[in-house]
Amino acid sequence: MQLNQTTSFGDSVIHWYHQHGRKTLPWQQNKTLYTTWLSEVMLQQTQVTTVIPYFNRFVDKFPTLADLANAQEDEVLQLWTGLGYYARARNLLKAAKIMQAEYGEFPQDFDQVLALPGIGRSTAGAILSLTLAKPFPILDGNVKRVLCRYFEIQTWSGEKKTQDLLWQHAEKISPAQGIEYFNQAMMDIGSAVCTRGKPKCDTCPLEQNCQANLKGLTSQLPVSKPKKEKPVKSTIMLALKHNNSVLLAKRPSTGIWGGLFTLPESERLLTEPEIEQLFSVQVKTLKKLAPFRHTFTHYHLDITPVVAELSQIQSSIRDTSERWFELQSEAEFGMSVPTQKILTELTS
DNA sequence: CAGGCGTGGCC
DNA sequence: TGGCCAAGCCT
Repeated sequence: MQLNQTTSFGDSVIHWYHQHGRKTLPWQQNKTLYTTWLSEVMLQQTQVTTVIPYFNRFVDKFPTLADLANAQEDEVLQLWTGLGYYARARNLLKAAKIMQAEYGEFPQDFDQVLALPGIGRSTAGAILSLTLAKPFPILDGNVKRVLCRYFEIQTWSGEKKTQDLLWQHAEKISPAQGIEYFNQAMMDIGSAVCTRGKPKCDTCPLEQNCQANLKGLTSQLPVSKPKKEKPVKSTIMLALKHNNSVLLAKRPSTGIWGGLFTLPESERLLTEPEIEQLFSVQVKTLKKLAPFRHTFTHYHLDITPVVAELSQIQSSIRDTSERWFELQSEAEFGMSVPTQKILTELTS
């Protein structure tokens, strides 16, 4: 696309948006502050195609802020199961309750939005700019990639000084008019044109003045994150099975899988007597299933599932965090993906 | 403030 | 196919 040199950054980008930008995503229909907020939180570190079904199910169950504010945490985590970064779901509910109690509606003031749990500067800017056309910049992964190339930024965007520099650029390029198109366009360009590998510079509205493009540096920018060795951890996941039910326990709200239900874990294989004593049960059979690896952002977890068929259970549960879950029934709470995977294996 | 926090798509 | 990384935020 050829644009003459005098066309401003903002005008080029907004013009591109009207020709090529995304306009039919689920959260772009009947926009409210609530639905934009929900989509923005779901989209944090998560791809659009992954989010779409989760967003639709969520809005279906909780159509308004008031509906969400009155929900139970387990209901919210159920709808979040598989999406990851579960603090987002817990914060979403927290924020909804705060908004209902403090404001009675979704606030429109930037600092009030920013103060809500789970909403940082970029998400606050996205909510208010995309929904109400308020002139706040955004800085998500797509915009960062575009800016790092356009301004030839040679340092990793995870460093604070680089982050600060990127925000300065984001503020500077923000147009006075049409911010709602501009911000959406910057994300669309980052996602569809200024891609990580093989960017389509010949169709980019910023081609003429992009430093990386002019200098042939697109393959080297943005500077990639310094790689670190992922440690390998291992765990045993124990499926105590009795009458087609398994024992699950709700995890504390801090740490991995916070607030989700998972199978009990142990560091090493337990013997039958150990299991019987620990859980006040009688073990009929003990069987090890095929181990598998679950990989997180920051480590690998090698999981060995062990199934203990029980003939008897003395006390049903040890504390309020535990519950028996009937296989093949629909959970009304959140569950970790490895737990789901093992339960599926028990069923088949 | 660098590291913790999930999962699946992509090549 | 294993590593990279995605519409970041919190502590």
